[in-house]
Amino acid sequence: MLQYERFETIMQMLNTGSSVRVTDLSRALGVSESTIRRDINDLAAAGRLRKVFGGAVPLDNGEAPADGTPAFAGLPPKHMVNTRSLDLETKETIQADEKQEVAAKAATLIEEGDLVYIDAGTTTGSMIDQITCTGAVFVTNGIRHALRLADRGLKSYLLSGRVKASTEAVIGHEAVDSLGRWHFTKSFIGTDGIDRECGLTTADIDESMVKTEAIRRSKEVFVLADGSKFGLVASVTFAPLDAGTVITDHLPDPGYREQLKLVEIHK
Amino acid sequence: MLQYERFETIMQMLNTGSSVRVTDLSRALGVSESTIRRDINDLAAAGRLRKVFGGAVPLDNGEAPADGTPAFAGLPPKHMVNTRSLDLETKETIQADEKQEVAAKAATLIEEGDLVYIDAGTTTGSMIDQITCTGAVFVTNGIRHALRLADRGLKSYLLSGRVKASTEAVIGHEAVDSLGRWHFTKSFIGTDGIDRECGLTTADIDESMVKTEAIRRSKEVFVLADGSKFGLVASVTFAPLDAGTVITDHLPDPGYREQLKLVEIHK
DNA sequence: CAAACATGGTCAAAGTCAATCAAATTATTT
DNA sequence: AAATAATTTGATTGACTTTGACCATGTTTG
Repeated sequence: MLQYERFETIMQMLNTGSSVRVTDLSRALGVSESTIRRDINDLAAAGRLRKVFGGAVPLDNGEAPADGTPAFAGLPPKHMVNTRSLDLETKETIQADEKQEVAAKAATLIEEGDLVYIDAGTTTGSMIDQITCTGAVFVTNGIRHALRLADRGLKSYLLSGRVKASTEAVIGHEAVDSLGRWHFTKSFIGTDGIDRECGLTTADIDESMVKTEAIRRSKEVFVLADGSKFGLVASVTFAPLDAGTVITDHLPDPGYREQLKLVEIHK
Repeated sequence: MLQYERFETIMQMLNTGSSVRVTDLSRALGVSESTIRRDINDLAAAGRLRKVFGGAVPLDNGEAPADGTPAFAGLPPKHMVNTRSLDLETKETIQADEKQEVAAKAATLIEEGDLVYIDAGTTTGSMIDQITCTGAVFVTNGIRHALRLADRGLKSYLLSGRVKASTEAVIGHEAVDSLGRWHFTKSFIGTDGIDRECGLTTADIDESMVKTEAIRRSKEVFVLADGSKFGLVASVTFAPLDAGTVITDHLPDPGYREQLKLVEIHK
């Protein structure tokens, strides 16, 4: 195992847990305690962690090191993230600004007393931080979404069902069933593609079932789609074009204007 | 457990409660009273808390509101510990090693073909990383648990219901309802307290309902409890002592041996 | 006052540390 | 391709730190 890999692993363990011990690391990485000690010393010298007797702990946030001390080349970058969730993290940066705008607009539509369904997905996820209305109830199939909603002190419910790791969503027929008791006033749905012929499409059949049912059970439906989604078609159609009001930052083809209920954001 | 972690935990407890006792800390952290005394002395020397006879209080601007907090006025059993208010990260560091051992043992009990329920909680959470059996199906009410299970490529299902932010669990009667379809071969339940009189207890009534129902729907039940849980009583009893097999690292009082189905871990 | 409890000091045992050195690995030169 | 240099690693060492048990002393409570 390369030194760099150990550095990565140690930092990752510190990010997720709150401390690491020399003994545990030695066992976990299959190297001697001497080596772990050296690693911890290096990382501490580079200002990436705090050495304590028996192991190491993450830096207190105020303890951030001066950036001008890159004493050790070959350390993983500071903004290193959990590699496991990299897929989703990467996805979140794609068209981030546009998604943000669309999400911000959508968030303003939530009113006191609403029962809101928020679909799993990155665009709908951005909504959560921008919700100001505290008097609504939220239902979602996005696992991260549920955590963030609850964290913000909003009343939130999660659907049951199979967990899909890559999108961190709850999906499948069980999720559809557990939608059965709800009647939403508003639902906010993400989409992988909007196309004149194929309607609203997504990549996963199990996710599409949940979207379709949520739309069916909702009085008002909003589809969140940044401009890049127009003209794209994914494997499964979950609703026709006119199933809801589309919120977008940019309409590449004016021809859609006649077929869509539309909220366009003008900067 | 690292000294540093104890420091953090003690300060955390002081921030959320108004005082801590040497006896309780010793019990909660699983170290001797000598050690706690030393810790308190160190923290006091560092000017981070105020030492008082029997424990410590925060050194906030307004003088500490002495003993006799109303929460403990109503004659709860002597050893009652209030871990409810601790955030999840702190909770995770308490007795971390012991939990790990208990969790490791529990993980070995899962076999091919099992339908396993994993209760939300930190001890049960440690199980997940140690599960080797890939041929089982997992159901949980722990939101992080579900993500980690799925991340590890294990087939996992999440219950529906209200999301409780502080424990990152799905709870309430809806969660109980969504247990309705399942019949588990094995379930792994965490507990806040094990007491001869009060049985298995937990701090939250809505969490207790879920635990009770999961136990009812399970052929085999395993209760995960590190040694520090014995003799503790939390607000709500969710099952009698003999509801399942208790897995523990250490039995402080041999008297329990006659009342429990027991798996004891010997190092 | 007496019983119960809390405290700090001492000690032995266990755990952790940095320094050192030889073996193994990797990089560079010949 | 072989030889050499540089680096990394694991084992060992003695010094140091932390820990839990014990106990004489001090404090609280009824």
